[in-house]
Amino acid sequence: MAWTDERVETLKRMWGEGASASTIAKELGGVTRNAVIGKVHRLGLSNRNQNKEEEAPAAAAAAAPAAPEVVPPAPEPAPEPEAAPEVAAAPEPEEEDDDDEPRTMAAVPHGTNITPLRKPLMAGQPLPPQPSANEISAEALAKVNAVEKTAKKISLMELTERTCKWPIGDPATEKFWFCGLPVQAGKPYCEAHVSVAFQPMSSRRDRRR
DNA sequence: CCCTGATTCGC
DNA sequence: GCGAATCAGG
Repeated sequence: MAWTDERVETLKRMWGEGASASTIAKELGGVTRNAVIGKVHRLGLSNRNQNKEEEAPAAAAAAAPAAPEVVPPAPEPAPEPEAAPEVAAAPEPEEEDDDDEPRTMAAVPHGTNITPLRKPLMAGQPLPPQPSANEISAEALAKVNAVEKTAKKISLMELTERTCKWPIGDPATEKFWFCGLPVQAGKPYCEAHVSVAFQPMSSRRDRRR
């Protein structure tokens, strides 16, 4: 398989969207993730963290590089499905998964029936992949609902390092189990639950006080 | 063991 | 330029 213009374009787009090399490789077909990674490097878009130059820290240290953080317009008042916040039974095996990146846990309890968000479905309009919303996407929630139906419903004892540890149901009742689907990377949850459990990046910066 | 990207180096 | 093999990490 050759890197045609079209394929390169797909590669660029997906990589820009944050897709992993293996995912892109599967999408393209005929190439391995190594090929994708190699191409990514050759294209010079390895990571978006390209330090232009190593500057001496002594010079203009005070030159604060104004964060190019484009504040996404968040007109939605964050429909927070409130529910039993007292269940603090965080399933934590003996594994200490220390995350370095500052992520924030979403305030979405498990097992709660998610309030269906408004989904402006426009017929015939394949909404383009627009990564904007910093709140939990309706798709993610819908996915979780679907996942929890098809979850493996494993017990606490059946949890392993690569089973989703997302609790479903009420721990105080018999109707309680864990998702059990295969986890993604080093995360404690499957992909669907990861997308709900973690906020992608900057959520809100209310540091005004 | 599963996955991730990064790098090397023969082709 | 390409990508398998390898490396380094979660």
